Amino acid sequence: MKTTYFTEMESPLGTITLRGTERGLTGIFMQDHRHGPEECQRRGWQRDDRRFAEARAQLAEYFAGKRQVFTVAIDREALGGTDFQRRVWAGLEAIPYGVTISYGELARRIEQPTAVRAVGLANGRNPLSIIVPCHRVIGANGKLTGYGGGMERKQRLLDLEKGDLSPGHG
Amino acid sequence: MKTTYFTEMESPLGTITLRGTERGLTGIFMQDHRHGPEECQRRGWQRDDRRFAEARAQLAEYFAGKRQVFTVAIDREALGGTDFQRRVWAGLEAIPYGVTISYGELARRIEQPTAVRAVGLANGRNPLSIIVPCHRVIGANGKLTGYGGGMERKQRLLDLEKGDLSPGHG
DNA sequence: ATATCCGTGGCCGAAAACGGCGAGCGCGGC
DNA sequence: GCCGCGCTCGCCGTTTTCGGCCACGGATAT
Repeated sequence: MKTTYFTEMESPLGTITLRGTERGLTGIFMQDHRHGPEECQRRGWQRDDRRFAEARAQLAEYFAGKRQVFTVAIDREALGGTDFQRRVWAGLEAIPYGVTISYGELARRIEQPTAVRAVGLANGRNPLSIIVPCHRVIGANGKLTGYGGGMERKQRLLDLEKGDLSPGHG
Repeated sequence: MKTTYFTEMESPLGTITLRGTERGLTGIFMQDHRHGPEECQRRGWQRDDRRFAEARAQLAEYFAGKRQVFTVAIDREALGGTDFQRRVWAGLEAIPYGVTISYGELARRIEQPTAVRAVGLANGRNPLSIIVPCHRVIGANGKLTGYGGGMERKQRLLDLEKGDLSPGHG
């Protein structure tokens, strides 16, 4: 059985939990993250702050507005997910920094134009918040419509990527 | 993806399909085998008669009444099956040539004495007919009760192992 | 604009169906 | 009495079905 490591870090969005294996990152979860791992599931994980130094640094840069692309190692095998979900997540990674698209557009990009709601679901299962930018997908009408980490956080991330670094949430 | 090979051979029981990988045998199916691979599933398999020379030879000897134990290579990993099923199949391999036991007895041997019907099911999923002798399990009352390849074939196999080589099915 | 209504598609958990059984019982035939 | 037979019922892992859930979007109605 491959060991699962984790650490925690502070951010403008509150405490964030990082999860990974020896091969790389496998999860980024906010406090009260909707589909995040429950406290109880964390049993068996092994705390190891040093292992996440690079990830932590890159996220800090991101929050400071000084990083648009992540290069930290990811253990993609350990990400799991169904075929469909993985295709959706791949679609997410193709959305550039600061850009938003709609759920319908994402559905079209993975060539299942009618699977719009399913795309929404899969989006919510994305384990690698921020790095796999599920926050860049919004409703066709421009509303945010939902986020595993909470809507305010989604708004904050989008503001950040628009160059708005104000710490307030207004 | 590991390649799947197959071939066909004639036998007193009709045409038999052999399936395998580079590591060994993974399936033996009769015509109209109940849980055998459908014709359509066979797509992607690659015909290779030579690869099965040894299996074919040993089966021929068996049908001639001249072989009681098989030594041909088996790719056990590729056999699949749930934990339960694999335990049942392991139980099957422990039944000697020419001997029959009941489903209940088999259930007891794998230490789940009440899982009798489940044992019956698992028995039917055995992919390696003949070599893994699922035909040696019969009802507690002595009736054959069922066989993936058809009851007559089960009877023929049992007759063969009793030393009765008559080709007729009476 | 805003609200309501559906069609949609994948996923997940629950529930039911499904057997390659077997023990227990009642019944009729001898 | 003593079978043998048929029926019922409990058994249990697997498979299938089903219903709900939802981070949508377009159409229609206020």
